[in-house]
Amino acid sequence: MSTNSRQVELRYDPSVIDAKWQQRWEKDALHKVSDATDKPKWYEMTMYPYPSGDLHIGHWYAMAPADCHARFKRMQGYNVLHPIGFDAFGLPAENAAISRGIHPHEWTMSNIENMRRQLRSLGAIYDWDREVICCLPEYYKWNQWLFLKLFNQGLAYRAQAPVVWCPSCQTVLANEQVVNGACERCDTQITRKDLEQWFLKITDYCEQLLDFSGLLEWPDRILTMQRNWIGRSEGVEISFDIEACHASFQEIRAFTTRIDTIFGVTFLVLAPEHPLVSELTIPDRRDEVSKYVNKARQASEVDRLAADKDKTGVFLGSYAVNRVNGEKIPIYTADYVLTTYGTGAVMGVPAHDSRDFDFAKKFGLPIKTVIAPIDWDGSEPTAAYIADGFMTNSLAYDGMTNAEGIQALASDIEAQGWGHRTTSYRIRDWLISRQRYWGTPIPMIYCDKCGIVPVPEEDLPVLLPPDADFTPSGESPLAANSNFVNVDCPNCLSPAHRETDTMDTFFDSSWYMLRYTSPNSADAPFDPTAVHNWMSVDQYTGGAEHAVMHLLYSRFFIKALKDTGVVQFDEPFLRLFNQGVILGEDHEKMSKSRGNVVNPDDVVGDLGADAVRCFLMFIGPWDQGGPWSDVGINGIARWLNRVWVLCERDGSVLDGTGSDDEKCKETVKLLHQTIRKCYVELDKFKFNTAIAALMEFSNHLSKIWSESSINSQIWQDCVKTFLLMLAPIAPHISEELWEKNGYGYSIHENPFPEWDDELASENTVTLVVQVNGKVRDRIDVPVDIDQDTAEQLALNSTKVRAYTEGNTVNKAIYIPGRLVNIVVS
RNA sequence: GCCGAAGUGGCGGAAUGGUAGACGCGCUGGUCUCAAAAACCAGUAGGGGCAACCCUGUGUCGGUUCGAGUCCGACCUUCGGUACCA
Repeated sequence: MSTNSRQVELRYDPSVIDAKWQQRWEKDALHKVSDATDKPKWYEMTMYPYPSGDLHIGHWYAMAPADCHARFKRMQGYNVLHPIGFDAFGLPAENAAISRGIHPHEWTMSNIENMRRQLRSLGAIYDWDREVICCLPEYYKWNQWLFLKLFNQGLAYRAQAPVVWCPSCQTVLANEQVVNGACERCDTQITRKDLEQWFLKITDYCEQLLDFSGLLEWPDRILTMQRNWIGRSEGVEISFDIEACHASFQEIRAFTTRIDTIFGVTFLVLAPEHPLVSELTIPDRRDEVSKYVNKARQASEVDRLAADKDKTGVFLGSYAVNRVNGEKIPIYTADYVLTTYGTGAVMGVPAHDSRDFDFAKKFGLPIKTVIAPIDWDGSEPTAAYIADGFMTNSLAYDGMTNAEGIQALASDIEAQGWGHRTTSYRIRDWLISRQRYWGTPIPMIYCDKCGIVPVPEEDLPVLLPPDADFTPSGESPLAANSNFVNVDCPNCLSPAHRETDTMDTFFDSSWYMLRYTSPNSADAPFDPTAVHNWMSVDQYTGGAEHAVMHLLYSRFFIKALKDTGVVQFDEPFLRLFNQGVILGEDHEKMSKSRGNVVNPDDVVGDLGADAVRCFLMFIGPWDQGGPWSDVGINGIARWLNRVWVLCERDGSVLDGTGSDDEKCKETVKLLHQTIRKCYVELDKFKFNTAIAALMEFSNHLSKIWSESSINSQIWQDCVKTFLLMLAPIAPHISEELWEKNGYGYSIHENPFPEWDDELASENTVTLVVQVNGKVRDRIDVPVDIDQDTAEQLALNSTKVRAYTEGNTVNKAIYIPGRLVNIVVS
C-alpha cells in the first residue's frame, strides 16, 4: 500500500465484500441464463480473449463496461445472454511449447484456469456453464463439420496461389493479416510463395457483404473500412489486339475504371507474372525481360513497396493495337501492375493516371491529353490530370463530358465486341491454411486414386495428435507425424494421407456466437432452436482492430451458412460498439518494455473490483479509451467510500429534525432527473456521464444530510433508488449496502428505477439575458413565463440597462426556458 | 498520397446552435490532530480590479447566425485505417 500512490482509507473491506458476493452469486446460480422465459431476449457479447495467461487491464476495459451494459439490460427486463469463452488456438501456445517445452494444450488450459479466476474477480454476469473453449475437440469437431458443409457447398477449395509467407512464423498468412508489408503478429517482413492452399470463397459474397442494411447500429468507420477492403470498382474490361504478335492469344485484356481515357493510351503494362510476358518478348530483349521478371518475383513485398517512388519496368519489344483508333502501342512489363487485381494488365494513360505518368516520364513515352480541364491551354501537363473535364483528341467523343464519355464508350465497345462492363473487387478469397500445429486439422484426405476426399462426418473429429515436433520447418508439424498422416481412403480403402495444415483461428471465431447459445450440444455444432431464439447478437463489443478480419469473416460465414441451410438469418451482429484503448499513465500504449503496464489483480486487491470498474467507466467516453491513472482511481475509491458512509446511515434519525418542504421537493426532483440521466446515458454506453450524474446526486445527499433538511421517508427512497442505479456499475458494494439496508437479496434481481417526468421537471428556470449575444444577466423566472413578460423582465434588468441606455433596441430573441437576447445598435 | 476520427483549464473530460469548463483528479487555504495521513469545508480557465464587475478564452484563419466548442470553407497538428487496386 505504501509503495504506490493508491491510498484511500476505506471504511469497508472490498476484498471481503467482493469474495462474499461472488461466492454467493455463484452458489445461487444467480447468473445462470435460462433459455425458457417470458422475457424478451437480449444477446450482448464481448469478443472473447486469447488466453495469454494474464488478464491485462485492457481486458478489464473491454469487459467491465460491457458487463455494466449487459446488467443494465437485465434490469430493463430482458433475458440477457452475456457469455464468455476463450480464443484458445493460435501461435503463442506453440511458441511457448518450443521455448519452454510445455505442450500447447497444457499451456493453454493452465492459462485459461488463471484467467477464469481473474475474470471472476470482475464480478460479471457470465454464465460459466456456457463457456466456449475452441481448442477442445468438442468445439473444433464442429469447425471441421462446418468446413465440410462449406466444401460441399463449393465454398472451400484448394488452389495453387502466390501466398503471403511469414518467414518467422513459418506459415502463410491471410491478406488481412499483413500490416504494412509485415506480419501482423510478429512484425516480420513478409515474402511470397507459390503454394497449394485452402481458401474460402468470400469473393462470392462481395455484394452481400457490401449490403449493410441488415445492421442496425455499426460505427461508420468500420463500415467504411469494410467497404474499402472489399474495394468494389465498376469499369470496363477492354481488349487490345495482338494478332500481329502470333502469340497463343489474340488479345490482351485490361481492366479500367476510366474507359473515357481510352484515346490517351500510349502503352500497355503487364504484371511480371502475366502469362503473356514471355511470349510477347522478342528474342533480343529476352535476357533483360527474364532478369527483370525473376527479380520482381523474388523481391519481397516490402522491396516492391519500397520501389514506391521510382517506377521500374522493361519493354518487351512487341506492340498491341488500340482498337478504338488503330494506334500501335508498346507493351511493357512492370511490377507496379499487380497480377492479383483485375486482369493483371493495365492500359497506360499517362495524361490521366499519376502512376502511368511517372512510368511514361521514366521511359520517355508520349503523354496525350484526352480529358481537358475547362481552362486547358493545350500544353503538355506537368502532372496527371485526374479530375473531370471534356473529352478531346477522342474523335467522335470530343466535347462530351468525361462522365458521358464513359457511358458512350462502354456501350460502343460492348457493341463492337471489344470488351464489356464489369466490376472488380480488391478483396481476395480467404486463405485459411496454416502450416502450424495448434489449430483445427483440416478434415481432408488425399488419395492417389480418388483425389481429394473429405473425412466422413462420422469420423469427426480429426483429433490433433498429442505428440508432435513443434519446431517450425515451413511445413505443418503434423506432416512429420506418420500416425496422423497415414490413413485409409474413406472411398477406396487404399493407403492415403491426411491434410496436415490447420485452420486459421479466425475460423473458430466466425461462429462462436452460435455455440454460446447451446455450448454442450453434442451431436450438432449448436441446437437450432437455441440459435433461432438467441440469434442474432443484439450487441457486440470489442476492439476496432478486427474491422476487416474477424468481423468481415464472421459476416461472410453466417451468410455462407445461411446458403447451406444451417442458419436462417444473415447477419451475426446487429449492433457493434468499439471500445477505445486504455493507455499507460504516461499516455503511451501499455507495454512491458515501457514499464507502464497496470496489473488489474494488484488494483483490485487494493481498492476492490467496483473501484476498478467505476474508474474504467469514468475516465471518458468508452469508445475513446484513455490513460490509466493511479491517482485518478483514488477519486473513484473515495467516492465509493462516501457512498458507503452515506448509505450506511440510519435514515430514521431524520424524523423530528424538522424537514424542509422545499428541500424535500428539490431532492425528489433531483432524484428523478438523475434516474432519467443515468438511464439515457447507460443506454448509450456513456458510462462516464452516468457516473457523474450519480456523483452529483450523492453529493446532494451528503449536503442534505448535514442540513437534516429532508424526512426519513424521502431519504430511504433516495438511498434505495441510488443503490439500484449503482447496481450495474458497482455490483458488489451495491449488493452489500442493499443487504445492510434490509432490502433482502439480491439487488440484481430488481428492475432499473423509473423516473417521472412530472417530478423531474423544473418549475423555475434561470433565464440568461444577453445583449448582442453576450451574457449580461441571469434571472429566475417560472418555466411557463410568456414571451412578453420574459422580454420585459430582461429589458428591466439594471445590468441590461447599462447597455441599452442611449442605444436603439432593435429586437429581442426569446428562446423559452433558455434565454433572451437583446439586439441593440 | 488517399480515407476516417479528434484537437476545450495544470490533467481526464462535460456541454439538443443558446450560462464554456458538469463530474473527477491535482493544487491552494481552512477544520480536526502533538504532528501527519485520512476525512470534512472552501477556492481553483487566464488577465485586470478593494469590490460590484470588466476584458480575453474551446488548434489557426475566414464565413453563416441575434448568438458558434457545436454548422460551412481553407489550413495546421495528433491518432487510427490503407497503401502502386488501374
